[in-house]
Amino acid sequence: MPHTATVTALSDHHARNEGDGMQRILAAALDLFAIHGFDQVSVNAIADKAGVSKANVFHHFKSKNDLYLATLREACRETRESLDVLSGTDGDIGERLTRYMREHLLAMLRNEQETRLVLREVLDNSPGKARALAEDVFKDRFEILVGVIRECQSKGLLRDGIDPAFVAVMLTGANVFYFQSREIMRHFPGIDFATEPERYSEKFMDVLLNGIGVK
Amino acid sequence: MPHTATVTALSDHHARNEGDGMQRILAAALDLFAIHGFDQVSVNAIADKAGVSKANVFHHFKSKNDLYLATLREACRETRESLDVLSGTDGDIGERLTRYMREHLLAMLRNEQETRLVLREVLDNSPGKARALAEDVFKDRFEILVGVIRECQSKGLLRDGIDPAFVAVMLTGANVFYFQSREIMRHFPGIDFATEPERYSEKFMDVLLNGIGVK
DNA sequence: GTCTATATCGGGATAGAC
DNA sequence: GTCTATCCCGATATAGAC
Repeated sequence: MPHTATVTALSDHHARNEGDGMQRILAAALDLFAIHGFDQVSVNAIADKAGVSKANVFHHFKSKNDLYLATLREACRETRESLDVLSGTDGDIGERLTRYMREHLLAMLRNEQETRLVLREVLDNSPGKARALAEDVFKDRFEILVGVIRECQSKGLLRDGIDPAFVAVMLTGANVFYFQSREIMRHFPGIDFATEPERYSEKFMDVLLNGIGVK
Repeated sequence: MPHTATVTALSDHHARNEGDGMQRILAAALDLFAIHGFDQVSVNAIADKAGVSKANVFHHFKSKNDLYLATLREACRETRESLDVLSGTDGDIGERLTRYMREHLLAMLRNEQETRLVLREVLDNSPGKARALAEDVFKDRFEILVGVIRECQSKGLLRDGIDPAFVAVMLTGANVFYFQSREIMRHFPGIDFATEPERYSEKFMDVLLNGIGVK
């Protein structure tokens, strides 16, 4: 629904859809690969969705694998850009951490397909394709996060004996798991945040900062 | 390495490997499906690993999909059994929660293939195969966990305003994420728990109970 | 129950016209 | 750059002997 929806005849020179063929192919491939995974998507399906012939796909990309890599690279680039915004924030207390968590989660949800693609590559332990690419994005985010936490710690905002790397993993995991399981959680009883990421973030930060034990 | 390793000629009647053909096929299918996913595994590969012919596989199971479902059912059954042990525990304080978390994580790691198979089915949002099966296992675990947390709360061990369902999600997510990402984390700097789940559990429970903020 | 063919279909990829 | 037609191969599944 997203990409192909905004066709809107632009009185462009050689007409048809938005962008040239290659762009449309990349967009179609992103959607399909992200949702169904590499080997459940046929080049035929991509060509159909992009509105071109199968042979044309092979004209732009020398193989299906090549197309996949291009798609992944693009997804990584966009994901990285959404990262830059976060490192610039500056505020008091764990408020900075709170904002980081909320924005990270919202960014994942906003770029759903890209996130799905990258996560698939990172978490499926297949040695294949280009884990290295996706892993870099993951690592980048992790290291930024560790930096933020370290800074909070150096300001004396964190309890002694807290391991910044562990907290970073915990935060990343909380958001990744929300992203992966929000659909299932909608079927579960007593959950009021499956469709409201901000509420999830809020509850998480409360527990993270204060713990669940009695004071 | 696990299943087929313990061959050990048992002087059985019609010789060959352990169990009848069907059991061997199921075991082989579990390993392959869990590691590579449904559509990257050919029936040929399963037959080879099980030491039977391809046609024989189709004799026992009417289709590849049927075999997959049988494999999944088996994995769900075993996973559920490892659950029973946990609901019986009884101790003071959040110690029960601590034990639950540690045992749950260790159980996942012990039954790696089964866990991988079930998780794949639950978290890949594909409508396909038999999500319902795997989702049930997930839901069971979730509800037991909520029960444990509620009990802790009723004993006054939890701070007011804590949402048990949220905490249950948080705990589940922490263990699932560890399971998924422990391999990647080994490549990351400053992480000392990637190969030591108990340490992970320990750190997690510390943060969960006490928070990271200064007292 | 187990095997050796074999049928059939869909996938990726190429050739060559326009 | 884009198409139609085709090649080739591996995958699921079946037939029928033992």
